[in-house]
Amino acid sequence: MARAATTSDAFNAVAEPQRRRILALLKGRERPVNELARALRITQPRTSKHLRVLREVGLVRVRESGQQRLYGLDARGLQPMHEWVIGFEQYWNENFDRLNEYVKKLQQKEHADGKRS
Amino acid sequence: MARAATTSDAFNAVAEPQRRRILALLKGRERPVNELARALRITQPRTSKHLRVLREVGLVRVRESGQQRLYGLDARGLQPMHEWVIGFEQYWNENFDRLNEYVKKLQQKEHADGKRS
DNA sequence: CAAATATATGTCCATATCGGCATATGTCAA
DNA sequence: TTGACATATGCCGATATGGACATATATTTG
Repeated sequence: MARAATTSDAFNAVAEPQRRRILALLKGRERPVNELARALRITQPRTSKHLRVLREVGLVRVRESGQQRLYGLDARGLQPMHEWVIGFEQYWNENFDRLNEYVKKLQQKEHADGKRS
Repeated sequence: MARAATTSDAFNAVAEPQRRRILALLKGRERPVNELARALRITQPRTSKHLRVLREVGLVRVRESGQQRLYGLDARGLQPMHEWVIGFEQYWNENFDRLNEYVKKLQQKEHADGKRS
């Protein structure tokens, strides 16, 4: 084994800048492959391959429409990432010691009930 | 060019499962390399290399302590990821049309002021 | 059916990993 | 200084990846 397959989870799929750009372009509306390729200024084959990865991890879904295939965003697959990151939120507020104090004060306030400020 | 260097940004650094495990272990307290290696059940060299990547993208910092080096979490580097993901939050609630309606209702409520439930 | 258009795939290349192992470097203790 | 312990690196092998190019597949049109 060399490295986890990129195709295995959202974390890897999204580690690729181009794929992030694709997802961004799909916010709100569906788009055909060529349109994405043009927007990203990369070749169509490359675009198709990135889309394939995104499809395999379930971040996008395809819909046939005549001779084109419309790709749409399926952001549900990003929830795990969201939850994972959220798990670190308290730590990037650098001094969460101060945060704890703040919480304690709030609790005391609730009990004692003081004036406004 | 083959692929973006893993060492370039948090997205890539965090795409590696082992590195995510390391970050999780560093929540709250610092730890020396060997302790991490044991906890993860991977070799010390491997652990050092993952730590190096994490260090290079700024997700951990080191502190010398006698003959050991204590690694600590520096979650600030995860904020960009958090913001990126948040940008998709409205889309994974599948029909955010309904969400919009909900928001509108809340606003109306604020004006009209209704009963509890 | 043939031509045009839209996509998906296969192949080749260069490179970046991940992992293991041996070893260099650095620190502390006797 | 020597030895024990902690950690960082270098090198090798196997593999996955991104990109380019050619081409297969599918759909619409004439």
